[in-house]
Amino acid sequence: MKKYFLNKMSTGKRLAKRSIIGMRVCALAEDGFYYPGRIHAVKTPASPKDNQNCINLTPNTRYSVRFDSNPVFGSQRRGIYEFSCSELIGDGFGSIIDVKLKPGQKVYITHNGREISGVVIEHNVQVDEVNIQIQGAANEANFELVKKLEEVRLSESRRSPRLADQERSTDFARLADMAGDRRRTSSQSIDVPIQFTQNGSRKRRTSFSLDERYYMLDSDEMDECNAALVLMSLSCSPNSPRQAFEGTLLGTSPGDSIQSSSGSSSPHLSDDGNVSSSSASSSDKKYIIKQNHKLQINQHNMSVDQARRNQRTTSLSTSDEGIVMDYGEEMLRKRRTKIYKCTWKNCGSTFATDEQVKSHVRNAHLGPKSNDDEDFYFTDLEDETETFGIDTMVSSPPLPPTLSHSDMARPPHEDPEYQRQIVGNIRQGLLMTSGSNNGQAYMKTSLSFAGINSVSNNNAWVQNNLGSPQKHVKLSPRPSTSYAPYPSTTYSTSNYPVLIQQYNSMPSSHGSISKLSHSSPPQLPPPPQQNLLMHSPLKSINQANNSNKMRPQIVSPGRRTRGENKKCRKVYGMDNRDSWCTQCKWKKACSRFGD
DNA sequence: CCTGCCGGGCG
DNA sequence: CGCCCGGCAGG
Repeated sequence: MKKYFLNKMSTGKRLAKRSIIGMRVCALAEDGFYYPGRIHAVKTPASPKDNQNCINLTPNTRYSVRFDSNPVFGSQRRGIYEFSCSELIGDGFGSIIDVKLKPGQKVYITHNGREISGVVIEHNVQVDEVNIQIQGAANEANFELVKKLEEVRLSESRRSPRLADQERSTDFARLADMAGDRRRTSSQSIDVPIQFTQNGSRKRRTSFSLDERYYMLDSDEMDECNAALVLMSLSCSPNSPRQAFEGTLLGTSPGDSIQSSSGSSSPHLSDDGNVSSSSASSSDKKYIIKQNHKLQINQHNMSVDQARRNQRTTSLSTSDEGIVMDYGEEMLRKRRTKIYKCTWKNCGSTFATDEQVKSHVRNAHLGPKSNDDEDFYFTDLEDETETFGIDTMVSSPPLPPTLSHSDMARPPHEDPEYQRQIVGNIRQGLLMTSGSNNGQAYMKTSLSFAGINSVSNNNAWVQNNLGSPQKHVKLSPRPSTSYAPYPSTTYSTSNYPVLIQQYNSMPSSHGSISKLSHSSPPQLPPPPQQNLLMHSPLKSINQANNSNKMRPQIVSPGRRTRGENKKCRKVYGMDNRDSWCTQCKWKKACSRFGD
């Protein structure tokens, strides 16, 4: 259940209806305290006129909640109780911000990086601060903390607070970094970017609310339900009862912008191509969510891939890198089988392929005349491999054992095989898309081909501006992936230079990627600029090849920002060139008045 | 335009 | 290496 379908997002079409069953929420018991539990069932009175949204949720919808504990709820059935959405606190429902906590309410907060529970002593509504009594450790006294209401949780975060904290200080960019790092342990990877992992300032700043969402998405509580809810909240009609949630979910606060700080601060690589440097429209947000999800998938793929090959001595270090990896591990245990389940009300038929389910939806529910997209009426259970980039990675046959040694023999940038691999991936991308456009193939590329991908499977659309698709279709039919025997063949194929150039013009120069993306297919948010290969050994090739048109447009981290200080030239003037620092004399970056 | 400086060439 | 310079990019 991992497909939070956003594929229609950009079209503005409505979303798939998705179950919210299983969501964690808190509900007010009759004793006046909130108790955590999960949504166990949803009951919506069948009154079509109320059903103005796609998700079959109306103001009258009742949510059965199964509580973790067994609070006293009057005469109702033990353990499961019904609430309306307004009575629930949780993602997509009410926010804790809206509630007044009674003294005695059990709450959870993060204190010194750990999650601790406490009991509300007083909730000062004026300043929205909560005095919380904390039970001291064994030999310590109890103490009291004052927390802002928004820092208070009504249920345990099921993750280690350390991770929670990490993630809160994280952003997608960083996530990409992490992924990138791991990616490097892959046998398909390149030693890319020192930069990739350095320089915090380069990270895209995320706002609080973005983090919130991110947190939510990454949480191991995140399931399809939550995701769906988020998504629904992002796109449901204004008439939807959900609109009440939009404030919390969409984060209408001014700080909500997802937009990257773009430009000077080097919007981040996030090699997955998902950082938009433009303003954050809601579609950007959706997109980011999607990317985030995909990141997870990709992590998963990495893990699977690696596990399958089981060839690297390099540790995957998946165990302690946060939710993403948790997810990956979890997924590792699963095998990838997909079942397509019809989500039409009261249907629930399952199918082995999406064609089947689509056909079922169309025939059994929608009818041939309907304009509705079948996509909205089914979900796939278990993992799903998306289409492009990931698949190409994961579905590659296992590497022969030799490669694992051989590709360690040289750094990837020196490794012709690696280069070829890139070529292959590019070619693959081209082959898959070529002919779809007039003379200009758009390549939806998983940046995995650069080994930098990590988050890969980004939906970065990279325009291949090197000519007609046919040109690429003609490429050698050689297997494109990395399992070609190592000492690689020669590069006598005439395509090679072309492709390399192409590659070089792509992800490595974020400038070009962004430039190109302006003319890329409209539905996708522009991919982020990528700082990826700035320190990569490929840089020189890159720049050599790109020295003219392909020059990055954004200040590359590899290139200093223009110094604002006085330089020798200014200070001493042309006449006293002798006094200049050598660097200045050489037209290099001034060493004397360096910035 | 001017200026900083990167990449690269030459010895 | 030291040195020089073409040329890009940003102002």
